[in-house]
Amino acid sequence: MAEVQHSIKFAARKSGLTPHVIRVWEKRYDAVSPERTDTNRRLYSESEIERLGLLRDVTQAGHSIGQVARLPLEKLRKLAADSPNNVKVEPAVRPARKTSAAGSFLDECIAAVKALDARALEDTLKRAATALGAQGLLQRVVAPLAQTIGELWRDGSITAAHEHFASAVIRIFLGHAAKPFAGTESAPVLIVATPAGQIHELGALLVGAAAANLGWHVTYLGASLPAAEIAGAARQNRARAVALSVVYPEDDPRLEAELTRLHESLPVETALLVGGRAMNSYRDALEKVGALQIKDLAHLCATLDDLRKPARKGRR
Amino acid sequence: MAEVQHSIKFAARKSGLTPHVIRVWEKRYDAVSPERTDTNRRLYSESEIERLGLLRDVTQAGHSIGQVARLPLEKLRKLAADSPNNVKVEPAVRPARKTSAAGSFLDECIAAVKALDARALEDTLKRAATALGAQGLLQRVVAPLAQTIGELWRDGSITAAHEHFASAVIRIFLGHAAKPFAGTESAPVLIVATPAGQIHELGALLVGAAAANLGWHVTYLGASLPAAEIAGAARQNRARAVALSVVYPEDDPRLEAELTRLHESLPVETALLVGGRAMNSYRDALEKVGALQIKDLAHLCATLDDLRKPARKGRR
DNA sequence: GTTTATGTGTCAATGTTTTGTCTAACTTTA
DNA sequence: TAAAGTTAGACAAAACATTGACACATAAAC
Repeated sequence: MAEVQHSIKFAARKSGLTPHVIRVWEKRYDAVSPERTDTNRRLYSESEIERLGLLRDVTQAGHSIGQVARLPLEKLRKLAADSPNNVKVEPAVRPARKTSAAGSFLDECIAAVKALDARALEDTLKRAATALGAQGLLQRVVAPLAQTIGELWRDGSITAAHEHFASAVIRIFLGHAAKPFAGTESAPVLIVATPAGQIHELGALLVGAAAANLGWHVTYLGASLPAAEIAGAARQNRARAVALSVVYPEDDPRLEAELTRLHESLPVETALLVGGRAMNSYRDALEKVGALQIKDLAHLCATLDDLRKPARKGRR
Repeated sequence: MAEVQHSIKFAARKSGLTPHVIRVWEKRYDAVSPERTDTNRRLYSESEIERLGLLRDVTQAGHSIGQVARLPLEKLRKLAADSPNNVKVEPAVRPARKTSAAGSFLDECIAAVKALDARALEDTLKRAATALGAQGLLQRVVAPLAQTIGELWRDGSITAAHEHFASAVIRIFLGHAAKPFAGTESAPVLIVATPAGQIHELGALLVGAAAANLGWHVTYLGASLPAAEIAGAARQNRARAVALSVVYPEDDPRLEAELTRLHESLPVETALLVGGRAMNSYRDALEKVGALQIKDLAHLCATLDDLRKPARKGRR
């Protein structure tokens, strides 16, 4: 019955312990007694590896290794089953994005998107950036472009591939362009995200880039995050404000609950900004939680400037 | 049974090993016993190549080659089936990647992710890039980082917010880092995406960056795209290859259909590369559509180099 | 309330084994 | 002739083992 035996390295991976700890447990507590090769390497059987994993579980659950190390496998299993150690997995995250717009560089951008030509698109964006400045780029090219792409996609003129492609390029471009401004250490922190269920992140990206331009320290969390996560990040970073983009879907009943939960778990001194195409559909909920409703990019800039100076307290 | 026999080079490509290692495993451990030509060249059968691939998998999973080299094919399959999902409930403490500089970069990155500190994360990545080079950065920092984040997240050590945050920062960084290389107009085109239902795009980003480094013209389409869209983009750009990353979920029944559809609508001269953590779960489907199964970044680089030169040459 | 003891994980130093890679010289293939 | 394959030997980086020590808790004793 020459079963396969395993190295200490493998035993460590499988059990979740370090080789170090496995040796020490063997030496001090006789937790396991692996065979040895001719050259003195340890060889672990399947059951010994299971044993090590169980030992890890029960110690993690609070038992001291010295007390449990010599228990038979059976009792260990029972102990481990007792200690609630279940992991939950599985969030439903969906990627996808779109938006749209129109302009002069706009046409070039749209042509580049249709041709799936990353270089041309980036090149145009870059030229637009130098011609219009960072702020103008966002307001007059990127925002309209995002909107146009969304429209073209909805009416079938372009495919999802084009839309994804454009998102990817714009995403990188904005991240790149906004970086130089992410300078000062003392800058107020803005958390940018999209609430759970909201799958379009281009708007959030725009907000992030605009805020970075204005000297904010932006922590960008991406799309479809539960309220608890957003609040946790805000607290961890002592954020002065949280900005959410709400674009699609327009009629998600869970969103109201999410907003309420977010409002409750957010520190009072943290402002909540919400904007995006679907904002109006949720107006009641937004009113209720005292969110600042952002109509467009210019409005966003004004609001951010307003929040920036006074370390003022919750103006809810 | 005059089976077709293959050169060591082919065996190496298919198994993901180097010819060097294959010879040394034969010499030291009798891992395989290929036939020889009259002129002493090695000739490998399909089953020997499968064996080599399995040996690679299980050693990667932590087994020492000396212990497993002589196991029969059957046991190897079992071991390999065991290992991909080897970690059951996992470690707040990783098996301490030792003193290497890459390891410390990794630790810094992980710390930055936990702190939601975008600047620190970017800064560390930047330093790693100059210290290790583009290739080293990808292989020794970004790839392990992506994997570690996945584990920590599954494990509950970090929240979805951290995971999203890290994705956003890495995404931008890679897009930024890979850009300078996207130079030549005549470069072969690689389409990078994630098939419909696959929501993790970090792997795809890695592939894109690595390919751009190797001089490919990368068109990045992002996550969760239907087969028809991918094929359309490939045709529109006359892509030489399409690369897909498959990470999660591991048991999507629709994926097989998607792959088949993609295979059918893709031009014959366009190669299909598939890699990622969940690849093994879909092995049968991948075999059926003749996809090149990419085991890791190094294997990817070798395969891309291989595809780069011969403009025609159907594989297999 | 200190001090002491005990339990536990980690680290350093040193030596051995394992294993991937490299060099050199020669042969075959294209 | 250049590229790739072969053998054999050498090398260096990991991985492993052992011992002894250290850091840091918590609990017990003073």
